[in-house]
Amino acid sequence: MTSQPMPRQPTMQDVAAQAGVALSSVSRALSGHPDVSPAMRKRVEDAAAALGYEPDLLAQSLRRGSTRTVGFVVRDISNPLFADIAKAAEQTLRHAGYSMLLTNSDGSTDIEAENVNLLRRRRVDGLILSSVSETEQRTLEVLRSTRIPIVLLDRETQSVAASAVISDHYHGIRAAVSELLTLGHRDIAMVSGPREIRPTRERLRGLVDAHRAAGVPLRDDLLRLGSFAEDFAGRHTKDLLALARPPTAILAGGIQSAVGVLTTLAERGIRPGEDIGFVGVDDLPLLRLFNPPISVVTRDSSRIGQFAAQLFLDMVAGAPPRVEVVSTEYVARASSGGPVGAAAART
DNA sequence: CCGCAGCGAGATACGTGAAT
DNA sequence: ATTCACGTATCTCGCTGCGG
Repeated sequence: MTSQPMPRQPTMQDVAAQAGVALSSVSRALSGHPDVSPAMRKRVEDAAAALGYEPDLLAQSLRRGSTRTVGFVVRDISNPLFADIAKAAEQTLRHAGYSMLLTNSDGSTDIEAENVNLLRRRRVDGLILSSVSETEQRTLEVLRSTRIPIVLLDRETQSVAASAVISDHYHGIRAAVSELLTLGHRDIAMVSGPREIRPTRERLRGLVDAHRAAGVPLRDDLLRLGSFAEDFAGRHTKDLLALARPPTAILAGGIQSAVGVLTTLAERGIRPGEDIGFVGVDDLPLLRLFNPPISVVTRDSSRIGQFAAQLFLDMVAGAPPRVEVVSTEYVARASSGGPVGAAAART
């Protein structure tokens, strides 16, 4: 049996030999350099086509010192919001000639620090980061040690020179809570992520200010801030419902939080909008199946992804870091009501 | 243990011959 | 004399593997 040698991928050298021209001419002809005659360009292109030549991206990266790759570090890949953001960012980056590498931190600062470092070592040209924490030193150290453009999603850190896409959580939540208060709710719970990150701080600020503006005292024991995880939300919803004076409305600050709260309510046969007021943060297609329909504080996730990619591209082009703000909108539906609302409406 | 060649693409300095 | 379109030679990147 005669073993055929593995056919090697054609290189620039092969194209040059095939076309009978110099290596540098192949390089110029294929990379759009102006000093190339139409005849030479055609000759090189024909040779490349005949050989099925494709540039070696690894070698290109080696030579250019750039991989045309952007790392996207996601806190939780199972969150549909991030799917939308990543999709939009990838589209924008792809049009600009970049590929995106996606990693999932699973809510762990350890994994996140590892992922960020791995992407750095892979020589990505930039990082888009939805960080687990704003204070995790190991991640911050890696970010500080790299010179590539960094775009943070909904995070603020003075210690890192980065661009950021932030969402105006404050106004959306404030509008939602104001309406709950107007409907007669006095015991409003909020289940959301840890206070160490900006979205939670802003949501809390909106909640506090809405209470202050309405002259209604805020019940601290109804604030359940610690994790965006579904089981955290579920556990605390059970706990809230068991209180001597349970909440009349629950605000779920995050998609997974909403799933956790709604699942627990469903298990107890408690209907949002009829037995208890409910507002979700960030929309989820399945929420539309609820009856009465679920109120939400929404934001344009595609815009967030586009902004993130654009901020990276601008920094690559030499622009200084800057911040883009995406607005949130309270979409009032029937689930904001509940028994308190009905009672208040009757008086 | 150290130095060095080699991998592939591409940038660049510099040379050449022809056209303008 | 200058410009164009090409060629040659050399260097670079980060890392591996070899020989001394």
